[in-house]
Amino acid sequence: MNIQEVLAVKVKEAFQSLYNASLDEVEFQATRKDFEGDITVVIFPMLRVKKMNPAQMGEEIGAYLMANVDAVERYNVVKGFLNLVIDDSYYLDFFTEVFKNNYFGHKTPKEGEKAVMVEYSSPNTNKPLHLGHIRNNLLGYSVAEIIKASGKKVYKTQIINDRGIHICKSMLAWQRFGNGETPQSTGLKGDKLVGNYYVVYNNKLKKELKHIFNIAIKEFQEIRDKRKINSSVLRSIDKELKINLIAEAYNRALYKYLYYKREINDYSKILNESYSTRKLLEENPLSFNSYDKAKAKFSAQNINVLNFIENKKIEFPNKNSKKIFGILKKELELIAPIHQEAQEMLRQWEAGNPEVVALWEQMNQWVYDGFAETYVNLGVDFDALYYESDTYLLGKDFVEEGLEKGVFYKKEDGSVWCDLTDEGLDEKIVLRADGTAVYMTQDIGTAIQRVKDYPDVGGMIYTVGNEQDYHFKVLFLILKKLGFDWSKNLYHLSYGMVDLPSGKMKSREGTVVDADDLMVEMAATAKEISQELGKLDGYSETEKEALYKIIGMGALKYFILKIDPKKRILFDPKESIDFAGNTGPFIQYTYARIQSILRKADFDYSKEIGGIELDIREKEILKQLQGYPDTVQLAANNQSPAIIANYTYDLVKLYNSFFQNIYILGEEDEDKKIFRVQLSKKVGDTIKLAFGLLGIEVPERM
RNA sequence: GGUCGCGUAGCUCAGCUGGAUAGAGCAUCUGCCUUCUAAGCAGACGGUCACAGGUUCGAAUCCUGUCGCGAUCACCA
Repeated sequence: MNIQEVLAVKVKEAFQSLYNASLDEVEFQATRKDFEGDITVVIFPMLRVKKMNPAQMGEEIGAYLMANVDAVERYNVVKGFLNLVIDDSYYLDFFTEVFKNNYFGHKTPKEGEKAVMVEYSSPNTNKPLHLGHIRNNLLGYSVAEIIKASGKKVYKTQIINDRGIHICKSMLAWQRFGNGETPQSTGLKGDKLVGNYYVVYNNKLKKELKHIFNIAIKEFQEIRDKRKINSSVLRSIDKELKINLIAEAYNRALYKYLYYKREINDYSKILNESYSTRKLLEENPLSFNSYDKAKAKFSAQNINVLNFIENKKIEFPNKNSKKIFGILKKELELIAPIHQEAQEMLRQWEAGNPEVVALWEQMNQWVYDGFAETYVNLGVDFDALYYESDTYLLGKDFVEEGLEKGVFYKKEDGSVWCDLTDEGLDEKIVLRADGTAVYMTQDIGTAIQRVKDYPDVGGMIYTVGNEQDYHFKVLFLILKKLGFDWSKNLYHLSYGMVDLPSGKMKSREGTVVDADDLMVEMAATAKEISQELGKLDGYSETEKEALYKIIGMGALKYFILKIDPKKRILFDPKESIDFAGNTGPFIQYTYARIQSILRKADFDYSKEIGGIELDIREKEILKQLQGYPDTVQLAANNQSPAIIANYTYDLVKLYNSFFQNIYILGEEDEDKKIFRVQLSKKVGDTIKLAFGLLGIEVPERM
C-alpha cells in the first residue's frame, strides 16, 4: 500500500470520528513547491458532505492524522489545502522494500488471463520505410512493451501488404525498364531497389499524362477551330458544354496516344515533349484503318473518357478551362495506359499467372530482406506475421453469416452492405457486387483469423494513423454486430501524421525522409558530438560505433515517443534533433553518470539503511520513484509511451540536481554514503527499465 | 458542407479522473569544471492557456458556439 492509500483510509476515519459522516473519495495532489509538505489533501470536495469552514476542517483533520498516522510528521493548512509532511523513515522504509526488486513497477501476467495482440508497422511492399513508419513502429513496439510490463501477455503482429496495384506498379516498371537489376548486381538494399521502380513507374505515368495532356490541348484547339469557337464564345458557353468539349479533346488525345504507342516502334519520341504532335501526324498520317484498330483495342478494355467522367460525377469549378484540365488530368491517371497495364498485371497475379507470381515473389523477397535490416536497426520485433496475400480473401464467409443474421443486407446489384446509420455513421460496403473482397472484408476476416490462431487473445490494438479513424470505428462496430465478445476490447491506437514543413510526405514524389538514412544520420551526429566532448578514451572503434548508434537512436526514439501519440509531428529535416535538454541522450547521459559512480563505489553497499536524515532532493527522488508503478499502469491504460518518457525525464532532472549538489562518494557519514549509492543505483535501474519500455538502450559510458 | 482530432511562452512540448501564483526544454542573458562525467547544475527573461458564453466554491481541463489548422466522408488499400 502506498502512502496515498494509507492516508485515504485515515482521512475517511477522521471524517467519521470528527463529523460523524462518511466520505466516499479523498482527493490528493502533490504539494506545491511554495509550501511545506509532501502530499496535500484537498478539503473543498468534503464541504459537500459537511458544511463548514475549509481551513478549520483542514486543521481538525490534520491534527487527527498527526495523532493517528506515524508517517505524518507535521501539517499546515492553506485555504482549503491540508499539506502533510511525511516522515523520512516512511520513505526510507519504502526504499528498503523496493531496492532489491529488480523489476520494481513491472508486473508479470497472471495464469489464464487474456492476452492482447498489438498490430503495428504493416507496410506496403512496394517502397522502403520512411519516417512515418518509424513513428508507427516505435509507438507499436513501445505500447506492446508497456502493456507487457503492466501485467498482460502481449503478441506483437503485423499484416504485410504484399499484394495489390501498388506492388504491380513496381513490378511493371522493373519488368519494363529494370534490365534485370537485382540487389546483388546494384549493391542496393532490396526495398530501396523496388522503391526506385515505384518512382520509375510514377515518372513514366507523369510523362504519359503530360504527353496526352499536350495532345489534348492541340485537339481542343482543333475542335475550337472547326466549330469556330473563339475566346469570347468560349467564355460565354455554359459549363456543361465546356466540359464536354474538353473531355472530347481528351478522348481523342488518348486514342492517338495509344495508336502511336502501338504503331510506332520508337514511341519514346512521343514521350519527348518537345516533339510536336503535328509533326508526328505529318510523318505518320493516321489511316482510318489503323486508327480504328487502336480505338477498338482501347475500347475493348476501357470505357472512354466521357463515360468515365460522367460516372465519376466530378464537381468542376465554374472557372477557367485550365482548372478543368487539371481535374481531368487527375482522373485521367486512372485510365492512363501504363496504369491499365499495371491493372492487367494485378489481374494476372490473381489468376495465378506463373510468370507474374514468380516476379512478385522475387521482388517481395528483396523487400523483406531490406525490411528485416531496418527492423533490426530500429530494434523492433514481431511474434506473428500475417500476409495480405493469404488473408485478402478471408472474411467472405462471415459476410455470408452476417447476411443470415441480418447484420448485413444485399443491394440489387449483389453488393453487400452494413447499415450503420443507427450509430450515426453511413452505410458501408463489405463485399463488391462481383463477390470480391474489399479492405473491410479483409480486416473482418483477419481479426477473426487471429483469434482462431491465438485463442488466448482477448483484445487487439491496431497501430494505424489517424487518417483511418473512420475505418476502424466501422470495423469495430461490425465485429460487435457480428457478436464477437472480444470486440469490446478492440482499440485503434490512432496517431498523428509526421509532416514536413512542405506538407505531407509522398513516396511517389520522393519527398520522404527515409528510415535507414535518418538512422545513419542520427548516429553520425552522435559521433560528431561525442568526438567533440572526447570522453571515450579506452573504447575500441567497434565499441564507439555501437555507442554512437545507441545515442543516435536514443535521440530519435525519444524525440518521437515523448510526444502525445495523437498529436501530429512536424519534422524539419534541416533542423537536427537535439541532444541536450529534454532528450534521450540527456537521460542516457544521466544513466552513464550513475554507472560511473557505481564503478567507483568499491565497497559493500548492500546493507539496509534506516534512521538517517534525508536531504530534500533525496526525498523528491524517492517520491518520484514511488510513482513509477502507477505511471506504468497509466501509460498502459492510455496506450501512451509519452507518459513513460515524461516520467523518466522528471526523475532524471531530480537526480541530476541531487548529483550536482550533493556529494555521494565524498559523503563522510557512512550510512548516508551507502544510501546515496543505493539511491543512485535504483534511479539508474529505473531509467533502464523505463527506457526499455520505449525501446531505448542505455550506455555504460558516454 | 457532415463527422472526428488538434489549438498552452518566439520555437518544441508537459499539465492525471476540474483545485493553490499554468510547468519543462530550445533560443536569449548571468553565474558554476582544483573531489563522484559540464550531453550537466544554479538563476533571469518570457503567457489574454485561439475566441465568446455556460456549468460551480473553483475551469487550460467539463458543455455549447465561433475562428484557425489537419484528417476523413471510394465497389482504393
